[in-house]
Amino acid sequence: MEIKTAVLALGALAQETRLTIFRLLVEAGPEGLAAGCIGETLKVPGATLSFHLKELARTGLVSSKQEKQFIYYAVDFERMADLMTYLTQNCCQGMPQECLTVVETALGRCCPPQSKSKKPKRTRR
Amino acid sequence: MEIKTAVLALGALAQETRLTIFRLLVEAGPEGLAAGCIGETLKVPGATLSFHLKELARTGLVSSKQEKQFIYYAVDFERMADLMTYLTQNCCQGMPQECLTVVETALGRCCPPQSKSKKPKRTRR
DNA sequence: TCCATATTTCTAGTATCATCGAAATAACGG
DNA sequence: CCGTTATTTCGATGATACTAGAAATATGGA
Repeated sequence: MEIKTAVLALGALAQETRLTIFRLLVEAGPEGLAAGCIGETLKVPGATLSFHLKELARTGLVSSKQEKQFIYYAVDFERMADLMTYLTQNCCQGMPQECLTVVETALGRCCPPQSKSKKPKRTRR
Repeated sequence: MEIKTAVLALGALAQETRLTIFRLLVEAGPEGLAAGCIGETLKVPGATLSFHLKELARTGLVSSKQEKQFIYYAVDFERMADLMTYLTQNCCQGMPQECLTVVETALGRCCPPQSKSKKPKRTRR
């Protein structure tokens, strides 16, 4: 990943409204959410929402897909992983023991402990 | 982690010079680097460097410690893990299978494959 | 004490960003 | 085709951020 790409992506997240949108989309998963749904949930005026969605999409961190009259926005989890990788790359001279093994720590907290059911039911879309 | 904290941290990283500094510090590990050393490596004017270091430190993502006439800056890896956690929390309705298990992906790429030597030698400080 | 070195604060010019009302565009259902 | 709903673009305003020279401060060594 190039540094300009990373800066762009981080900049997209470095804003309260956008970060809120992003987290909502992270929760929503690969299916994403329609713009209107996001605006309704977060109570953000249309124009403002559109501005931020465009900003998120511009970075590639979030993708958009038209479906009927709605536009669904979803996190691009692959890009997200790229970004995380970029941030931790070569940490501590390549010796995880040196740092707190940042990623491992985050991994342990990624998803709350749960009985792993194999095929979850969908709720949306 | 509170959203304001995350926005602050992400904002600190969302700038080319600062991100470069940050990555340098990530590589350097918990020992960190002296301000002057960073400036020399990156060829950033003192005033500019100071501005950005202060910005990084303000977020808590980077800590500073005076040692003799030098000031050492180092990544706070715990805070960094907190940030990563915040970004991935509750991904895909808590079912990692749904997304690409972002963090796991990143983990696989964190440090390059290597023969794990137990006690690496230090070079700096 | 005094100089050299490390780092920060001051300052000011320029650039970029966030917000949101109003108007424009697009796509559906009838 | 027309009204409705979803979403975007335009435009203006206020706020915040980046840069770097010059001056100030702090620390250590002679």
